[in-house]
Amino acid sequence: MECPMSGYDIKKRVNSVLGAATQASYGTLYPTLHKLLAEGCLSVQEVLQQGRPSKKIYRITDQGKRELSNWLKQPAAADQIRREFLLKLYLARNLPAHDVLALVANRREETEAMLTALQSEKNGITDPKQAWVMDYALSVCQAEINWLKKVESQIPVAEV
Amino acid sequence: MECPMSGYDIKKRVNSVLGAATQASYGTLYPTLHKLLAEGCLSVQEVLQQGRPSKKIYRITDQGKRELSNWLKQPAAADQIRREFLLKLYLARNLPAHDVLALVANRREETEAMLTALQSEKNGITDPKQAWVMDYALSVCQAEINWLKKVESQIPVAEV
DNA sequence: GTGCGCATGTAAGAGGTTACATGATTAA
DNA sequence: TTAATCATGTAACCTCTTACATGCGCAC
Repeated sequence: MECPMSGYDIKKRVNSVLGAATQASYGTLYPTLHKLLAEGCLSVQEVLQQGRPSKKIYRITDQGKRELSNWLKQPAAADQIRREFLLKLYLARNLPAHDVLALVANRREETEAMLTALQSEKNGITDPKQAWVMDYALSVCQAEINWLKKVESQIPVAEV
Repeated sequence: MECPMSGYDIKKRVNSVLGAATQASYGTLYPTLHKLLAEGCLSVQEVLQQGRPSKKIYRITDQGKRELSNWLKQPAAADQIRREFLLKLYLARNLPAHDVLALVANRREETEAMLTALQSEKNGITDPKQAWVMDYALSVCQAEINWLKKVESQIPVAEV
């Protein structure tokens, strides 16, 4: 919908700005592209390049736009989520407090690094829909950092 | 780890306080319980009840605790996420602005309802690890609401 | 008397990831 | 020379959801 793209391009786009919404691997991406092409939702144009593999540029057809529009009108499915870190924290019931603290502090550092990465990535963005998605990722990231700090402060650190 | 439970109990627990971390369906839950039992990580005790189906109470064994502890020590896998709403918002490129606004406003109402539900659910909780998970869900929820309000304010509403 | 809560489970299928295969160019 | 980027694709596998099957008690 955004613009004609190859499978490779789509994966890059999804793994960068759309990372907060979903992820894509070639194992799903290419077969899906083939299927949508067979259904008439996409058209292809092969582009030969020098010094590089040729690429297949996919473009959405009018039928594709109609079906996308139909899909957009239907209510979105509930978010599907698996946060292994949260699960581990919950299950860490007989772990010594300082191990739990290490777990949480480590997660905070990772999340802070991700926040920085997202902020620098947001700089290059002008498209408003892309900016919205980035803002979403940023605010969720920031909320998690605040929560992690609060959790850290609540872990009882015993003096030996 | 928390306490001995039946599969039915685990599902309720996961679907309430652990909803922000993962979800469970019987189709995965029961076979997994059988597998862990066969591996020696769990023990069972069947409890007959009057007027109700008998239940199987599973209890973690020492071996189970050792394996859980091993798993806890390994770094958590990255969060896996599928947010269909975010995807739809991103793809809603040729939708009229007022339709986009309706989409976003509707999502905000849903999220506000979820926040209220989470808040009332948090009242009954005394276990600190449960409280942490609930706090996580609450702050992410609140962050999303703030973001949705910001997005709403950025949608250009044309006067007819 | 209808539906919900309790409580167990299975089978089919949908959906996804990982690992593999190929191969040229370019930057460290 | 080693690794990353570009670019396509398949096959095996794992995992999870959905739908079904069963059946009692209780509240509306």
